[in-house]
Amino acid sequence: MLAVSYIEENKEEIIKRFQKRQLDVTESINNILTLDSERKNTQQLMDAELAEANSIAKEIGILFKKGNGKEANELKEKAGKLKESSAELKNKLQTIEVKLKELLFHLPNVPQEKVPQGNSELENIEISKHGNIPTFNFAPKPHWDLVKELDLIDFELGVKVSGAGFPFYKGKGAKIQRALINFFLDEAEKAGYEEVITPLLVNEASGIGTGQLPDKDAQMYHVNEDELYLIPTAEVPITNMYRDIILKEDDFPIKNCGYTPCFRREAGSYGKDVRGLNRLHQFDKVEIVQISHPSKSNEALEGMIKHVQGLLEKLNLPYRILLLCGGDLGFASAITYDFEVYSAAQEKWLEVSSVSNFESFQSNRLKLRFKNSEGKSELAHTLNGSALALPRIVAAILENNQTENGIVIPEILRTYTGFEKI
RNA sequence: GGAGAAAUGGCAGAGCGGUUGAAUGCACCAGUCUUGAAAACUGGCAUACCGAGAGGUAUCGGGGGUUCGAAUCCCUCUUUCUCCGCCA
Repeated sequence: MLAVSYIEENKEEIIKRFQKRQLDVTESINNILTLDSERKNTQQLMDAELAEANSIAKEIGILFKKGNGKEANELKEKAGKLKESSAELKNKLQTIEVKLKELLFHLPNVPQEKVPQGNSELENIEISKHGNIPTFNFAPKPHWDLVKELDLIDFELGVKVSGAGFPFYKGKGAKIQRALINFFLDEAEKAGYEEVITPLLVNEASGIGTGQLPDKDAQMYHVNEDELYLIPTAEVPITNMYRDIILKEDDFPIKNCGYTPCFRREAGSYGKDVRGLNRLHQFDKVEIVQISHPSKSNEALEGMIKHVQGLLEKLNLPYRILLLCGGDLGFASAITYDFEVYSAAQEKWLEVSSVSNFESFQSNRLKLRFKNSEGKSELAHTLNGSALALPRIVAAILENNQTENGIVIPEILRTYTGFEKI
Protein backbone atom coordinates (compact mmCIF):
# COMPACT_ATOMS: atom_id res chain seq x y z
CA MET A 1 0.00 0.00 0.00
CA LEU A 2 1.35 3.37 -0.99
CA ALA A 3 1.26 6.21 1.49
CA VAL A 4 -1.08 9.03 0.49
CA SER A 5 1.58 11.61 1.29
CA TYR A 6 3.93 9.83 -1.10
CA ILE A 7 1.27 9.84 -3.83
CA GLU A 8 0.58 13.49 -3.23
CA GLU A 9 4.21 14.49 -3.52
CA ASN A 10 5.09 12.33 -6.51
CA LYS A 11 1.88 12.20 -8.49
CA GLU A 12 3.28 12.76 -11.99
CA GLU A 13 6.26 10.49 -11.47
CA ILE A 14 4.02 7.70 -10.13
CA ILE A 15 1.66 7.92 -13.09
CA LYS A 16 4.66 7.71 -15.40
CA ARG A 17 6.16 4.75 -13.55
CA PHE A 18 2.91 2.82 -13.66
CA GLN A 19 3.17 2.81 -17.43
CA LYS A 20 5.82 0.15 -16.91
CA ARG A 21 2.99 -2.04 -15.64
CA GLN A 22 0.88 -0.99 -18.61
CA LEU A 23 -1.47 0.69 -16.18
CA ASP A 24 -3.01 4.11 -16.34
CA VAL A 25 -3.60 5.09 -12.75
CA THR A 26 -4.39 8.77 -13.36
CA GLU A 27 -8.01 8.35 -12.42
CA SER A 28 -7.55 6.29 -9.31
CA ILE A 29 -4.81 8.59 -8.08
CA ASN A 30 -7.03 11.59 -8.61
CA ASN A 31 -9.79 9.82 -6.73
CA ILE A 32 -7.43 9.02 -3.90
CA LEU A 33 -6.27 12.60 -3.58
CA THR A 34 -9.82 13.96 -3.70
CA LEU A 35 -11.00 11.50 -1.08
CA ASP A 36 -8.05 12.29 1.11
CA SER A 37 -8.75 16.00 1.10
CA GLU A 38 -12.39 15.22 1.88
CA ARG A 39 -11.14 13.10 4.70
CA LYS A 40 -9.06 15.96 6.07
CA ASN A 41 -11.92 18.44 5.85
CA THR A 42 -14.34 16.11 7.55
CA GLN A 43 -11.92 15.32 10.29
CA GLN A 44 -11.27 18.98 10.93
CA LEU A 45 -14.98 19.62 11.31
CA MET A 46 -15.43 16.63 13.55
CA ASP A 47 -12.41 17.48 15.69
CA ALA A 48 -13.72 21.00 16.22
CA GLU A 49 -17.08 19.69 17.40
CA LEU A 50 -15.51 17.12 19.65
CA ALA A 51 -13.23 19.77 21.10
CA GLU A 52 -16.23 21.87 21.97
CA ALA A 53 -18.10 18.90 23.42
CA ASN A 54 -15.06 18.02 25.51
CA SER A 55 -14.77 21.49 26.94
CA ILE A 56 -18.49 21.58 27.74
CA ALA A 57 -18.21 18.25 29.50
CA LYS A 58 -15.42 19.67 31.63
CA GLU A 59 -17.48 22.71 32.47
CA ILE A 60 -20.40 20.53 33.50
CA GLY A 61 -18.12 18.64 35.83
CA ILE A 62 -16.99 21.87 37.46
CA LEU A 63 -20.55 23.17 37.75
CA PHE A 64 -21.73 19.99 39.43
CA LYS A 65 -18.90 20.19 41.92
CA LYS A 66 -19.97 23.71 42.76
CA GLY A 67 -23.52 22.44 43.17
CA ASN A 68 -24.76 24.53 40.28
CA GLY A 69 -27.04 21.86 38.81
CA LYS A 70 -29.34 24.17 36.89
CA GLU A 71 -26.65 25.64 34.68
CA ALA A 72 -25.13 22.23 34.22
CA ASN A 73 -28.39 20.83 32.89
CA GLU A 74 -28.62 23.60 30.34
CA LEU A 75 -25.18 22.74 29.11
CA LYS A 76 -26.10 19.10 28.91
CA GLU A 77 -28.67 19.85 26.29
CA LYS A 78 -26.16 21.73 24.21
CA ALA A 79 -23.67 18.92 24.51
CA GLY A 80 -26.31 16.42 23.42
CA LYS A 81 -26.83 18.25 20.18
CA LEU A 82 -23.13 18.45 19.51
CA LYS A 83 -22.91 14.75 20.06
CA GLU A 84 -25.51 14.07 17.38
CA SER A 85 -23.83 16.18 14.75
CA SER A 86 -20.37 14.89 15.53
CA ALA A 87 -21.68 11.33 15.27
CA GLU A 88 -22.89 12.14 11.77
CA LEU A 89 -19.47 13.44 10.89
CA LYS A 90 -17.91 10.34 12.35
CA ASN A 91 -20.02 8.15 10.08
CA LYS A 92 -19.11 10.25 7.10
CA LEU A 93 -15.46 10.04 7.99
CA GLN A 94 -15.62 6.28 8.31
CA THR A 95 -17.29 5.95 4.93
CA ILE A 96 -14.58 8.06 3.35
CA GLU A 97 -11.84 6.09 5.03
CA VAL A 98 -13.25 2.78 3.87
CA LYS A 99 -13.42 4.03 0.29
CA LEU A 100 -9.94 5.45 0.49
CA LYS A 101 -8.50 2.24 1.82
CA GLU A 102 -10.27 0.28 -0.86
CA LEU A 103 -8.61 2.39 -3.54
CA LEU A 104 -5.20 2.23 -1.89
CA PHE A 105 -5.41 -1.52 -1.42
CA HIS A 106 -5.98 -2.02 -5.11
CA LEU A 107 -3.08 0.10 -6.22
CA PRO A 108 0.05 -2.00 -6.78
CA ASN A 109 3.57 -0.89 -5.93
CA VAL A 110 5.42 1.65 -8.07
CA PRO A 111 8.07 -0.05 -10.21
CA GLN A 112 11.64 1.17 -9.83
CA GLU A 113 13.21 3.24 -12.57
CA LYS A 114 15.23 0.32 -13.96
CA VAL A 115 12.20 -1.97 -14.32
CA PRO A 116 11.52 -2.42 -18.04
CA GLN A 117 8.12 -1.58 -19.43
CA GLY A 118 6.22 -4.59 -20.67
CA ASN A 119 3.10 -6.64 -20.78
CA SER A 120 4.04 -10.17 -19.91
CA GLU A 121 6.86 -12.54 -19.15
CA LEU A 122 7.93 -12.30 -22.79
CA GLU A 123 9.26 -8.85 -22.10
CA ASN A 124 11.37 -9.78 -19.10
CA ILE A 125 15.02 -9.00 -19.61
CA GLU A 126 17.66 -11.68 -19.34
CA ILE A 127 20.42 -10.18 -17.22
CA SER A 128 22.86 -13.04 -17.33
CA LYS A 129 23.24 -16.74 -18.01
CA HIS A 130 25.52 -19.13 -16.17
CA GLY A 131 26.71 -22.71 -16.30
CA ASN A 132 26.62 -25.26 -19.07
CA ILE A 133 23.55 -26.82 -20.51
CA PRO A 134 24.24 -30.56 -20.46
CA THR A 135 24.26 -32.70 -23.58
CA PHE A 136 23.35 -36.37 -23.76
CA ASN A 137 24.15 -39.24 -26.05
CA PHE A 138 20.77 -40.73 -25.26
CA ALA A 139 17.29 -39.25 -25.02
CA PRO A 140 17.05 -37.64 -21.56
CA LYS A 141 13.88 -38.44 -19.69
CA PRO A 142 11.66 -35.86 -18.03
CA HIS A 143 11.61 -36.05 -14.25
CA TRP A 144 8.08 -37.43 -14.09
CA ASP A 145 9.33 -40.54 -15.85
CA LEU A 146 12.51 -40.75 -13.80
CA VAL A 147 10.75 -40.47 -10.44
CA LYS A 148 8.34 -43.18 -11.41
CA GLU A 149 10.99 -45.61 -12.62
CA LEU A 150 13.11 -45.04 -9.53
CA ASP A 151 10.11 -44.78 -7.18
CA LEU A 152 11.23 -41.42 -5.78
CA ILE A 153 8.00 -39.47 -5.98
CA ASP A 154 4.50 -40.87 -6.17
CA PHE A 155 1.96 -38.51 -7.67
CA GLU A 156 -0.86 -41.06 -7.93
CA LEU A 157 -0.59 -41.90 -4.27
CA GLY A 158 -0.89 -38.19 -3.51
CA VAL A 159 -4.03 -38.01 -5.63
CA LYS A 160 -5.53 -40.85 -3.65
CA VAL A 161 -4.72 -39.40 -0.27
CA SER A 162 -5.20 -35.69 -0.97
CA GLY A 163 -5.61 -34.71 -4.60
CA ALA A 164 -3.56 -33.57 -7.58
CA GLY A 165 -0.52 -31.53 -6.68
CA PHE A 166 0.15 -33.23 -3.35
CA PRO A 167 2.89 -35.77 -4.08
CA PHE A 168 4.48 -38.32 -1.81
CA TYR A 169 8.27 -38.34 -1.74
CA LYS A 170 9.66 -41.76 -1.00
CA GLY A 171 12.97 -43.23 0.06
CA LYS A 172 15.83 -41.46 -1.67
CA GLY A 173 13.30 -39.01 -3.10
CA ALA A 174 12.41 -37.94 0.42
CA LYS A 175 16.06 -37.89 1.44
CA ILE A 176 16.91 -35.48 -1.37
CA GLN A 177 14.23 -33.11 -0.12
CA ARG A 178 15.66 -33.13 3.35
CA ALA A 179 19.19 -32.75 2.02
CA LEU A 180 18.27 -29.69 -0.01
CA ILE A 181 16.39 -28.08 2.87
CA ASN A 182 19.35 -28.55 5.19
CA PHE A 183 21.81 -27.36 2.58
CA PHE A 184 19.77 -24.22 1.89
CA LEU A 185 19.34 -23.47 5.58
CA ASP A 186 23.03 -23.97 6.30
CA GLU A 187 23.98 -21.63 3.46
CA ALA A 188 21.50 -19.01 4.64
CA GLU A 189 22.87 -19.24 8.16
CA LYS A 190 26.40 -18.75 6.83
CA ALA A 191 25.15 -15.64 5.04
CA GLY A 192 23.91 -14.19 8.31
CA TYR A 193 20.22 -15.11 8.19
CA GLU A 194 18.77 -16.22 11.49
CA GLU A 195 16.59 -19.27 11.14
CA VAL A 196 13.00 -19.29 12.31
CA ILE A 197 10.40 -22.02 12.32
CA THR A 198 7.09 -20.34 11.78
CA PRO A 199 3.41 -21.14 12.07
CA LEU A 200 2.03 -22.57 8.85
CA LEU A 201 -1.39 -21.05 9.42
CA VAL A 202 -1.77 -17.32 9.74
CA ASN A 203 -4.57 -14.90 10.53
CA GLU A 204 -6.17 -12.38 8.27
CA ALA A 205 -4.10 -9.44 9.51
CA SER A 206 -0.93 -11.23 8.44
CA GLY A 207 -2.32 -11.90 4.99
CA ILE A 208 -3.12 -8.23 4.65
CA GLY A 209 0.27 -7.22 5.97
CA THR A 210 2.26 -8.86 3.20
CA GLY A 211 -0.33 -8.19 0.50
CA GLN A 212 -1.90 -11.62 -0.10
CA LEU A 213 -5.19 -10.21 1.18
CA PRO A 214 -7.62 -8.80 0.36
CA ASP A 215 -6.93 -9.40 -3.34
CA LYS A 216 -5.32 -12.76 -3.80
CA ASP A 217 -7.31 -14.72 -1.26
CA ALA A 218 -8.28 -17.19 -3.98
CA GLN A 219 -4.65 -18.34 -3.99
CA MET A 220 -4.62 -19.31 -0.33
CA TYR A 221 -6.24 -22.22 1.40
CA HIS A 222 -8.63 -20.91 3.98
CA VAL A 223 -9.65 -22.71 7.14
CA ASN A 224 -13.13 -21.26 7.54
CA GLU A 225 -13.83 -22.72 10.92
CA ASP A 226 -10.97 -20.83 12.55
CA GLU A 227 -10.49 -17.94 10.14
CA LEU A 228 -6.93 -18.97 9.34
CA TYR A 229 -5.03 -19.20 6.08
CA LEU A 230 -2.41 -21.75 5.07
CA ILE A 231 0.74 -19.90 4.16
CA PRO A 232 1.59 -19.69 0.45
CA THR A 233 5.19 -18.84 1.41
CA ALA A 234 7.24 -18.33 4.58
CA GLU A 235 7.41 -14.68 3.57
CA VAL A 236 4.03 -14.21 5.24
CA PRO A 237 4.80 -15.35 8.79
CA ILE A 238 8.42 -14.16 8.74
CA THR A 239 7.69 -10.64 7.51
CA ASN A 240 4.69 -10.40 9.84
CA MET A 241 6.95 -11.02 12.83
CA TYR A 242 7.73 -7.34 12.39
CA ARG A 243 4.17 -6.10 12.02
CA ASP A 244 3.30 -3.16 14.31
CA ILE A 245 6.87 -2.67 15.40
CA ILE A 246 9.06 0.40 15.68
CA LEU A 247 12.70 -0.50 15.20
CA LYS A 248 15.82 1.40 16.11
CA GLU A 249 18.11 2.49 13.34
CA ASP A 250 20.88 0.16 14.49
CA ASP A 251 18.56 -2.86 14.34
CA PHE A 252 19.18 -2.94 10.60
CA PRO A 253 19.67 -5.07 8.69
CA ILE A 254 17.34 -7.76 9.99
CA LYS A 255 17.90 -11.06 8.22
CA ASN A 256 15.76 -14.15 8.73
CA CYS A 257 15.43 -17.41 6.91
CA GLY A 258 13.01 -20.23 7.30
CA TYR A 259 12.01 -23.51 5.79
CA THR A 260 8.29 -24.16 5.40
CA PRO A 261 5.98 -26.13 3.22
CA CYS A 262 4.01 -23.74 1.02
CA PHE A 263 0.37 -24.18 0.12
CA ARG A 264 -1.12 -22.73 -3.01
CA ARG A 265 -4.51 -23.31 -4.53
CA GLU A 266 -3.20 -22.31 -7.97
CA ALA A 267 -6.73 -21.52 -8.98
CA GLY A 268 -7.08 -20.94 -12.69
CA SER A 269 -3.71 -22.37 -13.67
CA TYR A 270 -4.87 -25.76 -14.84
CA GLY A 271 -3.33 -27.18 -17.97
CA LYS A 272 -0.30 -24.93 -18.18
CA ASP A 273 3.09 -26.30 -17.18
CA VAL A 274 1.59 -28.39 -14.48
CA ARG A 275 3.20 -31.75 -15.13
CA GLY A 276 5.15 -33.48 -12.45
CA LEU A 277 6.89 -31.13 -10.08
CA ASN A 278 6.36 -28.04 -12.18
CA ARG A 279 3.34 -26.83 -10.25
CA LEU A 280 2.14 -28.22 -6.93
CA HIS A 281 -0.38 -27.33 -4.27
CA GLN A 282 2.11 -28.15 -1.56
CA PHE A 283 5.84 -27.72 -1.94
CA ASP A 284 8.88 -27.01 0.18
CA LYS A 285 10.87 -23.82 0.18
CA VAL A 286 13.53 -22.01 2.14
CA GLU A 287 12.85 -18.31 2.19
CA ILE A 288 15.15 -15.43 3.03
CA VAL A 289 13.73 -12.15 4.32
CA GLN A 290 15.38 -8.83 5.09
CA ILE A 291 14.11 -5.74 6.84
CA SER A 292 16.26 -2.91 5.66
CA HIS A 293 16.91 0.77 6.09
CA PRO A 294 15.34 2.50 3.06
CA SER A 295 18.70 3.79 1.89
CA LYS A 296 20.18 0.30 1.95
CA SER A 297 17.44 -1.84 0.46
CA ASN A 298 18.78 -2.05 -3.06
CA GLU A 299 22.15 -3.01 -1.71
CA ALA A 300 20.42 -5.71 0.33
CA LEU A 301 18.69 -6.90 -2.83
CA GLU A 302 22.08 -7.30 -4.52
CA GLY A 303 23.26 -9.36 -1.59
CA MET A 304 20.24 -11.64 -1.86
CA ILE A 305 20.82 -12.11 -5.57
CA LYS A 306 24.44 -13.08 -4.90
CA HIS A 307 23.27 -15.53 -2.27
CA VAL A 308 20.84 -17.30 -4.61
CA GLN A 309 23.47 -17.37 -7.34
CA GLY A 310 25.85 -19.05 -4.91
CA LEU A 311 23.32 -21.80 -4.22
CA LEU A 312 22.75 -22.55 -7.88
CA GLU A 313 26.46 -22.55 -8.60
CA LYS A 314 27.19 -24.93 -5.74
CA LEU A 315 24.49 -27.23 -7.08
CA ASN A 316 26.13 -26.90 -10.49
CA LEU A 317 22.91 -26.10 -12.27
CA PRO A 318 22.72 -23.97 -15.41
CA TYR A 319 20.66 -20.89 -14.66
CA ARG A 320 19.77 -17.44 -15.83
CA ILE A 321 18.66 -14.27 -14.11
CA LEU A 322 15.75 -12.23 -15.39
CA LEU A 323 14.71 -8.72 -14.52
CA LEU A 324 10.92 -8.78 -14.54
CA CYS A 325 9.13 -6.23 -16.68
CA GLY A 326 6.34 -4.11 -15.20
CA GLY A 327 3.60 -6.35 -16.53
CA ASP A 328 5.04 -9.46 -14.89
CA LEU A 329 5.95 -7.73 -11.65
CA GLY A 330 4.11 -8.89 -8.53
CA PHE A 331 1.49 -6.62 -6.98
CA ALA A 332 3.57 -5.61 -3.97
CA SER A 333 7.00 -5.53 -5.58
CA ALA A 334 9.01 -2.52 -6.76
CA ILE A 335 11.59 -4.68 -8.50
CA THR A 336 11.94 -8.43 -8.91
CA TYR A 337 14.64 -10.72 -10.26
CA ASP A 338 13.67 -14.23 -11.21
CA PHE A 339 16.06 -17.15 -11.30
CA GLU A 340 15.41 -19.91 -13.77
CA VAL A 341 17.13 -23.26 -14.01
CA TYR A 342 17.45 -25.11 -17.26
CA SER A 343 15.65 -28.39 -17.43
CA ALA A 344 17.41 -30.62 -19.94
CA ALA A 345 14.63 -33.06 -20.69
CA GLN A 346 11.80 -30.54 -20.81
CA GLU A 347 14.08 -28.24 -22.76
CA LYS A 348 12.91 -25.18 -20.96
CA TRP A 349 13.73 -22.80 -18.15
CA LEU A 350 12.01 -23.35 -14.81
CA GLU A 351 11.54 -20.56 -12.28
CA VAL A 352 13.15 -21.53 -8.99
CA SER A 353 13.49 -18.23 -7.21
CA SER A 354 12.07 -14.77 -7.13
CA VAL A 355 13.93 -12.04 -5.27
CA SER A 356 12.12 -8.77 -4.63
CA ASN A 357 12.41 -5.40 -3.00
CA PHE A 358 9.03 -4.25 -1.74
CA GLU A 359 10.42 -0.97 -0.47
CA SER A 360 7.83 0.50 1.92
CA PHE A 361 4.80 -1.09 0.26
CA GLN A 362 4.49 -3.92 2.77
CA SER A 363 5.82 -1.82 5.66
CA ASN A 364 3.01 0.63 5.22
CA ARG A 365 0.47 -2.16 5.59
CA LEU A 366 2.48 -3.78 8.36
CA LYS A 367 3.12 -0.52 10.22
CA LEU A 368 6.75 -1.56 10.29
CA ARG A 369 8.72 1.53 11.14
CA PHE A 370 11.94 2.74 12.64
CA LYS A 371 13.06 5.88 14.44
CA ASN A 372 15.30 7.81 12.10
CA SER A 373 18.19 10.00 13.17
CA GLU A 374 15.80 12.91 13.70
CA GLY A 375 13.72 10.78 16.05
CA LYS A 376 10.81 10.55 13.63
CA SER A 377 9.24 7.27 12.65
CA GLU A 378 9.75 6.26 9.07
CA LEU A 379 8.70 3.16 7.14
CA ALA A 380 11.32 0.44 6.79
CA HIS A 381 11.89 -1.53 3.60
CA THR A 382 11.13 -5.23 3.25
CA LEU A 383 12.69 -7.73 0.87
CA ASN A 384 12.46 -11.42 0.31
CA GLY A 385 13.59 -14.19 -1.94
CA SER A 386 13.32 -17.90 -2.40
CA ALA A 387 16.55 -19.62 -1.51
CA LEU A 388 15.28 -21.89 -2.85
CA ALA A 389 12.02 -23.57 -3.84
CA LEU A 390 12.59 -27.30 -3.99
CA PRO A 391 10.42 -28.99 -6.61
CA ARG A 392 11.87 -27.51 -9.74
CA ILE A 393 15.39 -27.77 -8.33
CA VAL A 394 14.73 -31.46 -7.81
CA ALA A 395 13.34 -31.70 -11.33
CA ALA A 396 16.41 -30.02 -12.77
CA ILE A 397 18.85 -32.12 -10.75
CA LEU A 398 17.16 -35.32 -11.81
CA GLU A 399 16.92 -34.36 -15.44
CA ASN A 400 20.30 -32.68 -15.87
CA ASN A 401 22.28 -35.23 -13.91
CA GLN A 402 20.83 -38.37 -15.41
CA THR A 403 23.26 -40.87 -16.92
CA GLU A 404 22.69 -44.24 -18.48
CA ASN A 405 23.35 -45.86 -15.16
CA GLY A 406 21.65 -43.57 -12.71
CA ILE A 407 21.30 -40.03 -11.47
CA VAL A 408 24.39 -38.37 -10.07
CA ILE A 409 23.85 -36.37 -6.89
CA PRO A 410 25.58 -32.95 -6.93
CA GLU A 411 28.76 -33.13 -4.90
CA ILE A 412 27.74 -30.51 -2.38
CA LEU A 413 24.64 -32.51 -1.43
CA ARG A 414 26.37 -35.82 -0.84
CA THR A 415 27.23 -35.15 2.77
CA TYR A 416 23.54 -34.45 3.27
CA THR A 417 22.15 -37.40 1.31
CA GLY A 418 24.73 -39.99 2.24
CA PHE A 419 24.58 -41.41 -1.28
CA GLU A 420 26.14 -40.32 -4.59
CA LYS A 421 23.84 -41.88 -7.06
CA ILE A 422 20.31 -43.01 -7.49
C1' G B 1 -13.89 -28.79 26.27
C1' G B 2 -15.61 -26.98 31.66
C1' A B 3 -14.87 -23.37 36.01
C1' G B 4 -12.53 -18.97 37.75
C1' A B 5 -9.15 -14.54 37.38
C1' A B 6 -6.92 -10.91 34.49
C1' A B 7 -5.32 -7.46 30.18
C1' U B 8 -2.99 0.20 31.68
C1' G B 9 3.17 3.58 28.51
C1' G B 10 9.94 -0.06 26.87
C1' C B 11 9.21 -2.90 31.74
C1' A B 12 6.94 -3.07 36.68
C1' G B 13 2.63 -0.97 38.66
C1' A B 14 -1.36 2.87 40.69
C1' G B 15 -6.00 4.67 39.22
C1' C B 16 -12.07 1.77 39.26
C1' G B 17 -17.45 8.00 36.38
C1' G B 18 -15.37 14.49 36.17
C1' U B 19 -8.76 19.49 34.94
C1' U B 20 -6.00 11.45 34.11
C1' G B 21 -2.68 10.95 28.03
C1' A B 22 -2.69 8.63 32.63
C1' A B 23 0.66 8.64 39.70
C1' U B 24 5.13 6.15 41.19
C1' G B 25 9.53 3.15 40.34
C1' C B 26 12.98 1.10 36.82
C1' A B 27 15.07 1.54 32.04
C1' C B 28 16.43 5.16 28.32
C1' C B 29 18.08 10.30 26.43
C1' A B 30 20.00 15.37 27.43
C1' G B 31 22.04 18.87 30.93
C1' U B 32 24.57 20.30 35.76
C1' C B 33 28.58 18.40 38.72
C1' U B 34 33.34 15.37 37.55
C1' U B 35 39.99 14.82 34.54
C1' G B 36 36.48 10.78 32.95
C1' A B 37 32.77 7.52 34.85
C1' A B 38 29.41 6.41 38.83
C1' A B 39 26.26 8.77 42.36
C1' A B 40 23.24 13.01 43.08
C1' C B 41 20.28 16.83 41.00
C1' U B 42 17.36 19.12 36.75
C1' G B 43 14.71 18.30 32.40
C1' G B 44 12.92 15.03 28.59
C1' C B 45 10.88 10.27 27.26
C1' A B 46 3.85 6.52 23.38
C1' U B 47 1.40 6.33 18.53
C1' A B 48 -1.61 8.16 14.59
C1' C B 49 -4.30 12.01 12.16
C1' C B 50 -5.38 17.43 11.39
C1' G B 51 -2.89 22.28 11.71
C1' A B 52 2.22 27.12 9.06
C1' G B 53 2.09 27.43 14.37
C1' A B 54 -0.41 27.83 18.94
C1' G B 55 -2.83 23.83 19.48
C1' G B 56 -6.79 20.13 18.47
C1' U B 57 -8.70 14.97 17.96
C1' A B 58 -8.34 9.72 18.81
C1' U B 59 -6.09 5.64 21.42
C1' C B 60 -5.45 2.39 28.83
C1' G B 61 -6.12 -5.78 24.58
C1' G B 62 -9.99 -5.23 19.82
C1' G B 63 -15.06 -3.81 18.57
C1' G B 64 -19.78 -1.91 20.20
C1' G B 65 -22.92 0.52 24.00
C1' U B 66 -24.61 3.64 28.50
C1' U B 67 -23.41 8.96 29.93
C1' C B 68 -22.99 15.94 29.17
C1' G B 69 -18.34 13.19 30.51
C1' A B 70 -15.46 6.30 30.52
C1' A B 71 -8.90 3.53 31.77
C1' U B 72 -13.09 3.31 35.36
C1' C B 73 -20.05 0.89 34.15
C1' C B 74 -22.51 -2.75 30.40
C1' C B 75 -22.24 -6.21 25.99
C1' U B 76 -19.09 -8.92 22.75
C1' C B 77 -14.59 -10.87 20.76
C1' U B 78 -9.40 -12.02 21.47
C1' U B 79 -5.37 -13.23 24.47
C1' U B 80 -2.94 -14.66 29.11
C1' C B 81 -2.92 -17.08 33.93
C1' U B 82 -4.94 -20.86 37.64
C1' C B 83 -7.77 -25.41 38.39
C1' C B 84 -10.26 -29.75 36.04
C1' G B 85 -10.69 -32.81 31.57
C1' C B 86 -8.26 -34.52 27.04
C1' C B 87 -3.69 -35.19 24.48
C1' A B 88 1.99 -35.73 21.17
